[in-house]
Order: sequence, then C-alpha cells, then structure tokens
Amino acid sequence: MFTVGEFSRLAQVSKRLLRFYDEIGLLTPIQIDPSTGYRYYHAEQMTDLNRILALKDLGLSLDQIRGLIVGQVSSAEMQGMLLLKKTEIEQHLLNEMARIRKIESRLQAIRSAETNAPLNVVLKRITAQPVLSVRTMAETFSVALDIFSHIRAALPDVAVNGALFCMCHSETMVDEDMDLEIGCLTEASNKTIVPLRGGLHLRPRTLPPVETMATTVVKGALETIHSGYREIGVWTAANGYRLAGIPRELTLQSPRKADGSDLITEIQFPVETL
Amino acid sequence: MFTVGEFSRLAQVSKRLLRFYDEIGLLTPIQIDPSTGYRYYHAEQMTDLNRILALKDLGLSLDQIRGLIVGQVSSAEMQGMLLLKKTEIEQHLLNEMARIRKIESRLQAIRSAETNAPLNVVLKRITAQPVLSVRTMAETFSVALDIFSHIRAALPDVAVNGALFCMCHSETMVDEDMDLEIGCLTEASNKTIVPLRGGLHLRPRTLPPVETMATTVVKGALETIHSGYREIGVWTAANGYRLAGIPRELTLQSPRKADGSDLITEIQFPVETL
DNA sequence: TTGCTCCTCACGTCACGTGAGGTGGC
DNA sequence: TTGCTCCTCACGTCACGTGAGGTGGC
Repeated sequence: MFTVGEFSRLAQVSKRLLRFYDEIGLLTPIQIDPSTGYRYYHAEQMTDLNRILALKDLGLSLDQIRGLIVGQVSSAEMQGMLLLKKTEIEQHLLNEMARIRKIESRLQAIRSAETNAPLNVVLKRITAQPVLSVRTMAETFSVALDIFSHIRAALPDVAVNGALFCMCHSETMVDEDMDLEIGCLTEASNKTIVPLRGGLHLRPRTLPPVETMATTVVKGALETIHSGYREIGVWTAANGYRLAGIPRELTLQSPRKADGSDLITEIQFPVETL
Repeated sequence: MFTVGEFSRLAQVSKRLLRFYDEIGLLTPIQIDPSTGYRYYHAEQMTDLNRILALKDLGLSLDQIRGLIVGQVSSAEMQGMLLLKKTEIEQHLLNEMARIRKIESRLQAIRSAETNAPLNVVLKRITAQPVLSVRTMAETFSVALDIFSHIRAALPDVAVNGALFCMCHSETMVDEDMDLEIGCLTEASNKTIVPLRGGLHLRPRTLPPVETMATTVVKGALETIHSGYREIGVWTAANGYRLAGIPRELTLQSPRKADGSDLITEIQFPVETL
C-alpha cells in the first residue's frame, strides 16, 4: 500500500496525474481513508497504471482508454480503433512534412533575398460559391473591362461590396480570344437573371468547391496583377504543389482612382500535392 | 469596407476567428462603430489576415505571430524562430513514427494471438535514484535471497514500503557468480551506512537517471520473473528499440506467502532507438 | 412583424500543471 | 514548533467553437 507520493515516485508520474485519474475514474485507489481523504494504492495497481500509460502512448484519448477499461472491448473493435488511430497519425505526418517544406522554402526565401519579404500565399479550402455570372468570348482585354463596368452599372451595391470575380476558361493564357466568366458572388437563394448593357445576361450558377486553393492578394492596377500569379507559381513549386485547375480573380476593392492603382484583387489558384 | 460576415465569407474563415483576432489585438478592424460596436474591415486587411494565416500555417503560435507583427523582427531572428520550429517538428515526426510502430506491433500482437493480451510494457524516463545499496559477488541465487532478507531485517519499515531493488552488473546473464547490487530506494538526504548480518553494509549511492527505460510489472514468485524479461525483449524488438544497459528489478510488494506467489516486481530495462 | 446580421458574455475543449490555503502526524 | 505530506478548490493552458440572450435595420 502506497500513498500518492510514494506511488507517484515509483511510477515516475506526477501526483496530480494520479489524483486526476482518480477524479475521472480511470484509476481509483483501492482504499481511501474516509476521514482524511488519503489515497492508498496497491502494488498491483501499477499494472493498471502501466496499461493506461501504454494506451495513452499509442495516442488514444483518456476517454477512449476508459472505454477500453470499463466496457470490455472486443479485439475486433480494438483493431478498428488502432487502425483508425494509425491512419490519423499518418495523415498528421503528411501535414507535418508539408509544414516542414513550407518552413524550408521560407528560410530559403529569407536567405536568398536577405529581406523579410511579405508572406502572401495562403492555402485555403474554398466552399461552393453561388454567383451570378456571364460567360463569353472576349477578343481583347478591354472587352472584359467593359463587362465589369456593365455589371457595376446594373448592380451598384455590388460594386461597393466588391464581390466581382473573373475566371478564364481558356486553356492557354493569352491576352486575346479568352473564354471568360465574369460575375459577382451572391447568396444561394438569389435566382434572378440580370440583363446587362450589350445584350449579355448574368445568370445564377454555383462555382464548385475546391479543396486546396493557393491564394494571394494583390494591390494595384490590373496590368500589375501578373506579379500575384508569379508569386503563386514560385510558391507552389517551392512547397511541393502543382497547379491544378483554372484560377479565379476576386475583386476585393474596385478602383476609384483613374489609373486603377487602388484596385485590390485576390487570386485563387487550385493546387494539388505532387 | 466589409462587415465581419462579409469579410469572413471572402476570407473563408469563421466570424468567431475574426472577433477573436480583434480581441487579442492580432487583426483590428480599421473602423468600429462606437454606438453599435459593428466591426468594419478594409479590403487591404485581407493581406494582413493572409500573413497571419500563413505564419500560423508554419506552426507559429498566435503569440509569436503578434510579436512578428508589432515589434519588427529582424530576418536573422525570423530565421532562428523558423529553424527552431523546424527541429521541433522534426522531433515530433520521429515521435509520431515511433507511435505508428507501436500501434503496428500492437495490431500484430492482436492478430497473431487473437486475444486482447495485457499491455504491459511502458517507456519511462527515470530520474536519478538515491539508494542505500551493497554490491557483492553472489555464487548462487540463494545468496541474493539472503541479502534481501538481511535488508528487511535491518530496515523493517522499508520491507513494508516495498522499495527494494536488485541489479546484476555481470555481463552475462548466468545464474551463478553474479555481480549483484542490492538495496533500497531512499531520500537524497539519507547518508547513513547500515550494517547487515553477514558483514556487509548498505552505503548511500545514486543510481544514474535513464532517458528511456522499458518497464513492466510482473506478479509471481522470483522463478517466474523471466517472463517479464521475455516480454520486454519481444516488445523492444517489435518497436524499433534495442536493449542498452543493465536492468533493474524493483520490488513493489515483498512476498508474504511461503511460495512467494504474491511478489510484485517491476523490471526496468534501459533501451535506445535503433 | 419576420428574418437576418450584429453584438457581448461565457462555457467547453484536453490533460493535466501550478499555486493557494488549510490539515494531520512526527 | 518546524517540516513534510496530504487534501480540496480553482485558475491557466491554446485557439477558437458553440450556444445564450439581446439589439438594429429592412
């Protein structure tokens, strides 16, 4: 029979841990003095404690361990739990390795540039986006700009909220004869069709969700937006990803200055791991 | 200018996160309505948020990130933090891989035995142990048993507390001509020398700490204790460790029955990773 | 009026660590 | 009496998630 202090020293765990396991009913001392509340442990309980510690070491939660101790679990269920835990840890390992790659690419960037460059690219999971949009062929870039202003004219409040977007469905990234989709974010319930100047119509649609988007925010006129694409390209290569799909450009702030230098755009590019 | 709801949708994060980052001063909206408390975010703040998310993605804590944002950190310091984080994660990876090996060996044990065998072996870090001990050559096993009973006679209270231990310093694990160290755990302040029957003396000493001990608890007479050693041997091999040093046997409960079947012993075996 | 968004508490999460404040036996 | 152990609260950790309960504008 050992007191908490003795038992904790022999087991090389903290007294607090023993009291805590008593409190949550994981390991109750065989005897508790009713007047003083002193806990007394028996030598055989070391086996129980070891079992708990071993299961904890496998990564199971105390709740799961209690389940194993009280309700007898079949070996099949035990296998299931362990397999589940194993895949969980394996997934975790992959994430951690990706994290290391990111850190390394960051370190590389610091060393090569000797500057604390802004850290712009972030991975995000993007949910399905209800939009009102129009898809059309644009021979030149100014056609796209015209459609933008037509939308702003038709939906003045949207122009303020800055939820316009643009996608280029063309395979090649040329600046002429582009298959463009242009529109604005909306709610799922909005099913209206909005006519635009020039005979085009905004129609309701839902952009599919994307598991991993590499995103970055660019401030400046449309002509400078390629810098954002370059940044995403460099980042994905350095971090073990590859571009996978067509990008979206999201206007966070429409320009008010004549030169468009106060435009703020978020670029979203689907990526996948190599 | 966006409200929390709009900004959270655009950024694909929760509103709670934005309010929380405001609360802890990580990302304050550029404007807060004094009467309603409504938060308003500017499009440019998306860049700040992205920076925070990117740093978080590297594994930095919000506290560290705030440090980076408020007090400008030099690129050298940044490198230091990232390198530290990287080694931290690498260590973590090793631990997780060891955990997977343990799970696999557990699964193997379940499948081969088709039984939910007791899970006995636990790794522990053992601190330095102040002891009173005697070291001597024992020709036969019964000499060791005699020394045990001499110690119990000299220190009756220790016999109750069950803190006797035994180590075999001999290289080979034969049962004759063993270089034995036998004694009991004590406090660091205890510097007494205890004479035993037979002319031997217990002297104060400190057993060195051991980083990783594979430990198991065995109930039964001394003759059955080899089962514990076998268990540790199998376990270490299956989990990617190797025996490294001399084991300790710790008596958790001295036998009171004549056949010694109520003896409870903990075996501690130093191990290291392969 | 109904529905929608906004707000501020404030508890819950997970497995304990760390005092605070008090007691009992040598 | 001093020192040591034991006890029971109860807060802190980390980064939010999740209601509860109430408000303001269409």
